[in-house]
Amino acid sequence: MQTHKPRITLKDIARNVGVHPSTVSRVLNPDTRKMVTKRIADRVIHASEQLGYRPNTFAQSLRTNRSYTVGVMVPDLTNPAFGPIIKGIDNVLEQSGYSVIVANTDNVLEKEKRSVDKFHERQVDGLIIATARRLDDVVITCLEEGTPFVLVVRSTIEKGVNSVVSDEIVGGQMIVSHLAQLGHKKIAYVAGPQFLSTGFERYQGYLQGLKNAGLELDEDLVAIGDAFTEAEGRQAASTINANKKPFTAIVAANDLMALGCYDELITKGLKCPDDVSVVGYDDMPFTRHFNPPLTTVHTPLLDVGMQAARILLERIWKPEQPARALKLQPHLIVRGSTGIPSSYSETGTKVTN
Amino acid sequence: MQTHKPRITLKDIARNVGVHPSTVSRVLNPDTRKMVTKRIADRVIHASEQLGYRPNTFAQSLRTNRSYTVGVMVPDLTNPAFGPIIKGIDNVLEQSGYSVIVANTDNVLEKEKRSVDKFHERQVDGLIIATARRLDDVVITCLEEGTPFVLVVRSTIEKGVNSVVSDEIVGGQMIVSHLAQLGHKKIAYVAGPQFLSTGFERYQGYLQGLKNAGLELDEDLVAIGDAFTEAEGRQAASTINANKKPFTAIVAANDLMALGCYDELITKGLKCPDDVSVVGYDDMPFTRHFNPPLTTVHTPLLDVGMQAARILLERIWKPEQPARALKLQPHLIVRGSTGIPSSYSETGTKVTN
DNA sequence: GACAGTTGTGCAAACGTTTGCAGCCCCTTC
DNA sequence: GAAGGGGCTGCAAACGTTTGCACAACTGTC
Repeated sequence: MQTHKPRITLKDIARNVGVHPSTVSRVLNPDTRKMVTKRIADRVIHASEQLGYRPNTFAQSLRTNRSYTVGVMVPDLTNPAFGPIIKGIDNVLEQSGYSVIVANTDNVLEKEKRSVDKFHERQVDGLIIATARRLDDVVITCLEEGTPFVLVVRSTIEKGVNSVVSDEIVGGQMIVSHLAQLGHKKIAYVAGPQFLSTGFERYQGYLQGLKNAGLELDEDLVAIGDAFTEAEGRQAASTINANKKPFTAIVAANDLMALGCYDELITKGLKCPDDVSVVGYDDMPFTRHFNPPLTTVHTPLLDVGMQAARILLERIWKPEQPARALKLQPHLIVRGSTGIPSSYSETGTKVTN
Repeated sequence: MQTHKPRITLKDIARNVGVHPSTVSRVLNPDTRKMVTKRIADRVIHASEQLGYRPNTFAQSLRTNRSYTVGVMVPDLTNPAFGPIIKGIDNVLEQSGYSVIVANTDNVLEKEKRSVDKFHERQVDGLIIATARRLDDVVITCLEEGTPFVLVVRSTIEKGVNSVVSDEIVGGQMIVSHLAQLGHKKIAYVAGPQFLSTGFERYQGYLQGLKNAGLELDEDLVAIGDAFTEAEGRQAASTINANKKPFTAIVAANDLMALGCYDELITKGLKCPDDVSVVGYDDMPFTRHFNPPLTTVHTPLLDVGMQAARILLERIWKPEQPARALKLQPHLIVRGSTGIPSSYSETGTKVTN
């Protein structure tokens, strides 16, 4: 910020009060304030307020090697799931005097590396990463460098990294269990990218859920999307449809993909949930307003952000602590997109009643 | 970022190559590279890559008074409208080597001031502000300080400030015109906070639109919400309902408030658009998936962010340029929430057909 | 071959803090 | 009253850059 008025420095205050700059520094730093006489301290404080002193963070950081900033990497700010997460992060960090620098990586590796480089350059005190792949170079380098960091929403196969995620496997199981209870037997799955823990684990949850319910997997009812997007969801649903196997429900790997399924169903003239039930994952904002309101697994996104920030602060303050992998319990939110199975014939054509 | 390996400095490179640190500095800075012999420059570059040199941004900023960061203030990260904006900002700024620091202010004045203080302290090179009130202390102080900044999405009564907004008045008119064309005569308005330019101008657009269509204002059909939220939208709609005046359409000041209207209609047993049409504003992500799909005015949010960032860069580079107030043209997106008016009787009770 | 001009490099100060160390003063204690 | 100790404050170096200035070494010109 280009100050037109000349910047006030410690030296100015010192001159004003008639002490040495270092004394002023000690007063203004809470940790060292007790070193100086109350009488002088008061005068310093008064003068500093009077003059409108603002510490020069560069000089501070240069000297102390701490920037009081943390970097946050997200894959796509357009995805409404990340707003709450960042908000949660910002909330707790700003209370401790940290600022958050965000970087949007568009899911492209190149950008991720560039961003983490940039962060490194800016000497952020820590990182919160929402872009991790199941095996991820960025994570590995951070581990090697000894940078404090915590993964959110996604985890890696590496052990000993801090993370806060929801229990995706349990979530996946809950969904299938819900559908099975309604009477569904042919449950399709629109999977997310398997190189992401969310994609992978939710799918594992689905598989486990089938097993629990005594249903068996039909691979023709599974399609894998390349990204957690509407378009990919739609594409995957279309692929499944093309297999001409009957099904009465689709579970999608996240809410966005579920929306893609909605679209696909509409173009095929199928109604949800009358003809086929759909369920999503994440419970991003406004899912209850969708048509129909989406049954989904709720992930407490704001919480994820806040917890991640707290863990990060712990690690910044005492780096030697063992890593914490926090798993938040998801819970199913049943809304209008799931119902009892349709009277779908074995041939895949709708039975008119 | 806590580097375990000792940090490489200019001095290290200099020693390695056998030149003076200042020479290294000149080589590594594009603006001064031409000052040094190609032969030496090459060796320096090679060594710097070899050693994995990273400039210390604090030292740089301390010396040059430029931080290559900009601050972005948003009222609520949970609102999906801001994701695209920030993404747009980040996209263009990171290409010029700038990092963005975000702050979420929850619409509370106290936090806004704290944030801008923080930004000032961190000496951001510029500010992008999405929290401005129509008359706004923060904006005024920024003007006084000479901080380059640009307003997005909201403007103030001050002249001579950079801003990029959509033409709210035109947008408001477009909505009313659309409804009037469908045959609506009793058009209610759920207004946003009037201390925000968006709230105010959209309402002005509505008024103008009525005039254009030869309709007259019925104040019982207008209610003002205290915030751009679902809850406030619902509350306002309920207030209007309580006035027992017939109406066949509600225009809401933004999409969130429109969703609140949806809720209110449902609890009153009214169907949209059969009984009453609803229109929003912003076209935030996924509005087309709402039930019914929301007719709304599209604001090119990503563009807003990108343009704002560009203007900010211009101002940072040449601060003396006159301010630019960019108005993007909105356009109406007609979806399922508007239709021909219902056969609402004059008494406000529905006529059965 | 001397001179002016140009080009390339080194020198050192400065940016604003923080912090180990030294020293002063005053107080206690014997 | 002298020795010792503790509490405050000043001093100066250091963090890693950038940059105006000085100066050395060339280049070209007459």
